[in-house]
Amino acid sequence: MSLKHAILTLLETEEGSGYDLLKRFKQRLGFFWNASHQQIYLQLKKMSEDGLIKFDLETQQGRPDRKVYHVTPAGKQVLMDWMEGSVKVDKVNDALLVKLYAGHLVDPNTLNKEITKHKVIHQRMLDTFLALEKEYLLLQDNEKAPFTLPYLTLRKGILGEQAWLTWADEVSEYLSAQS
Amino acid sequence: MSLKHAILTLLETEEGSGYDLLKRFKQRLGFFWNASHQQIYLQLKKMSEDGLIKFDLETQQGRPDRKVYHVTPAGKQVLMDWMEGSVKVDKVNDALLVKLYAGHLVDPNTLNKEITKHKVIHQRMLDTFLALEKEYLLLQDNEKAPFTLPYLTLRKGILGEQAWLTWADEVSEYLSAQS
DNA sequence: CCTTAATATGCAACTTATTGCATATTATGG
DNA sequence: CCATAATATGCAATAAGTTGCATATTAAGG
Repeated sequence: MSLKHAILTLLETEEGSGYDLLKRFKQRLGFFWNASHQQIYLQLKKMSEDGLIKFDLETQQGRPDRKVYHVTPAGKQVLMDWMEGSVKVDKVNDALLVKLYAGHLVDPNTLNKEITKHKVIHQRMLDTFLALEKEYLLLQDNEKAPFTLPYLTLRKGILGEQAWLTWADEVSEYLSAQS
Repeated sequence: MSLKHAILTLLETEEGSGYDLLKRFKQRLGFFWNASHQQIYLQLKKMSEDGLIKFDLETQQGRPDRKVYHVTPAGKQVLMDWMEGSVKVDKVNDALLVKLYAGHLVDPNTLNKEITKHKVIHQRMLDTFLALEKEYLLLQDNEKAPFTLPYLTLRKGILGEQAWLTWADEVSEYLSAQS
């Protein structure tokens, strides 16, 4: 289970509320770790009960109070143990490939439309990643250092999406020839 | 949920027992859809209760009886509906990237060892895929047709793993320069 | 003026997946 | 002779993720 660890890495860098984390997931980690707000709030509650994190209440008028969480020494230890250990290779479950595998059941056009729909989404993600890469590359060399590791995760996104799109073109080409 | 649909595609092509399916998942679909035997047996039970599949008992001596499942018309309909509809883009949850993102917490060597461990596994998968591709490419053109769709799923594996390994080399290069 | 998005947190029900246990035989390798 | 893998199925407990609902205010856009 790594949602716990993803949250710990985010809070270790900077304390924050559930809502803050949700935004950070969307803007940053979201490229390689996704979590809904329900998941995040529940996880924060559990981790708080387990003593991995603590919160201070920030009262606000007109809006719900913010619970600002920070990592406890016990939490830091859990994070470090995880960092020093090794994670499993993620198991692959790709519904689109199951569909393609069974593609003989429908006409090539139906399949091609589905692939095209996914292509649009992957292309959009690639564009986002490339824009972020551009920002990073424009930095002065001495400014780059703190962002290198996030940049390397971005590279994963870029290379992964490019490979995806290359593959999808192969598939589309085949399917177009069929119909 | 697509375990259901993965099972339907497998049974639609050829009837079989839970154990047969387990093997087919390992040998074929396993490259893009993974399921444990517990998951499979439970799912078969549910689908059977829902009338999507039916089984005939094959009694055997010395070994447990085999329940040989086949798809019912209702099951075929569910499969077809799924084929005609569209699946969501799979959400990404990559623990290794979370770790890399938080890599500043440990020394580059620790990180590099972890990456190397994963590299070995991905290289092995790529080798498997390339061997299978070779088999396909050696077929006569007129023999290829029935295997084209599975071949395209294989291509996904190949392009994906190659991109993964290219990325990992970038990461290793950076980490080596650090230590 | 009205709708939508953003802010901020949470519970409950349900579905899915994981881990551990349980059983029983045959074939193969060391 | 002994351990391991393969054959064949399953339950129970726990963990994790999804979907739907609920509340309450402010700011911005049309």
